[in-house]
Amino acid sequence: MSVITDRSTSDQASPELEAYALLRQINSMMEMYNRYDLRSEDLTIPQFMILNYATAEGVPLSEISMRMLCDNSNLTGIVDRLISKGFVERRPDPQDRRVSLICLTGAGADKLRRIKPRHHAHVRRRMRSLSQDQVSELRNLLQQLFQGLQIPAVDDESREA
Amino acid sequence: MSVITDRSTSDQASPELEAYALLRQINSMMEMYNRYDLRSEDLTIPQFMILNYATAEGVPLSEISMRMLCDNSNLTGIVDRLISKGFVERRPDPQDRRVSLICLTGAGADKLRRIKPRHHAHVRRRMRSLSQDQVSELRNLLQQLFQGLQIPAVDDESREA
DNA sequence: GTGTTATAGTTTAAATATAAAGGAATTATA
DNA sequence: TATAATTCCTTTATATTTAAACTATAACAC
Repeated sequence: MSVITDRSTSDQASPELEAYALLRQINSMMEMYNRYDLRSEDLTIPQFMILNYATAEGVPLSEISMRMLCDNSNLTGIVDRLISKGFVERRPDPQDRRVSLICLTGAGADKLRRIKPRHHAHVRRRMRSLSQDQVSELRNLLQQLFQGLQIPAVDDESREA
Repeated sequence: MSVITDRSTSDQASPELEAYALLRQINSMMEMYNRYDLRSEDLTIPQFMILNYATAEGVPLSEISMRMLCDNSNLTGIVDRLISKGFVERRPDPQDRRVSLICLTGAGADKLRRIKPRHHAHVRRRMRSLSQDQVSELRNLLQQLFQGLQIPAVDDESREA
C-alpha cells in the first residue's frame, strides 16, 4: 500500500466512518431545527423532552433520565426550570420516599398538546427526501445498529489496544 | 380511526419518528463510548474534534466551526484549553488580520497519531452488527437524508402552522 | 437489630452550548 | 475616500452536560 493511499486509510474513507460522520451531522442539523422551532415556545430541547416523558400521575425522575440516556443530575436543574414555568410539579412517591415523581400540570399538558403534533409533522417533513420504503429501510438498519450497541462487545478489545 | 389508535398516531409510530428517535439514541451511545475512550487521554470530544481539523500550517477558526456545525463562540474556550495543554497554537493570519489560525503543534500531532487510528477502529468495531452491505446502504441513506436537510424546504410550512 | 450495600436524587465544579452583543478588520458602495 | 455593511473573533449571561461527592432512603446480610 502506497504512502498516498495510506493517509486516506488512516484518515477517513471507510463506509463505517462515513456513515457515522453523516449520522452526527444529521443529528446536529435536526437539533438546530428543533431548537429553532421550540424557541418561539420558550422551551429548550431537554425541557421539551422531559415534558414528553412526564405524565399527570407522575413519573420517577430516574425513569426519565434512563429513557433520555442521561444522568439524574442533568435533570434536576431542567425540572427546576420547568417547575418555575408551571409545566410540571415534583411530588414525593408515597411508596418510596427516595423517589420524586415528575407530574405534568394542566398547563404543561396544554403546551404539549399544542407543540407535539407540529413537532412530529416537522420531523416527518424533514425526512421527505427519502421515500417511504427508504425511511423504513433506514429505521430497520438503525434498529439493528442500536441493538448491536447495547452489548459493548468487550471481546476484540485487546486486539486493538 | 378509533380513539385508541388515535393516540399512537399522534404520539409515535410513524417510521420517520422511529428512525429519528433511533438516530438520536445511537448518537448518544456513540458519544458515551467516545467520551469514555478519550477520557484516558485527557481529552474531551470537542477538543478531539478540533485537533482533527487543525493543521500545522493553521486553519481559520471559522472554518473549523463551520465543519463542526457550531458557532465560533463555542470554540474560543475549547481552543484556549487545547493551547494550555500545548496541542495547538493561535497565530494571526498575515493576509487577514481578523482571522486567527489554529495551528497543530508537534505535541498535538503526536497525540493525534496515537489516538486517531484507535478511535477509527473503535467506530468500525461498534458497527459490526451490520454487514458491509448494510453499512454501505446505511451510509447512502444517511447521505441522501443529509443532502435533503441542507435545503430547509420552506414550502409546505404554511400547511402545518 | 446492626452493618453493609444499593438506589434516588441533589449539589458542586469544570466544560460546553446558545444567544446576544461588542470590537476590530475587511469589503462594498457611493 | 467616506460610509455602510459584512466578516472574524471574543465576551457575557444563561442553560446544559459530565464527573464526582454527598444525603436520604431502601434492601440485604448476618
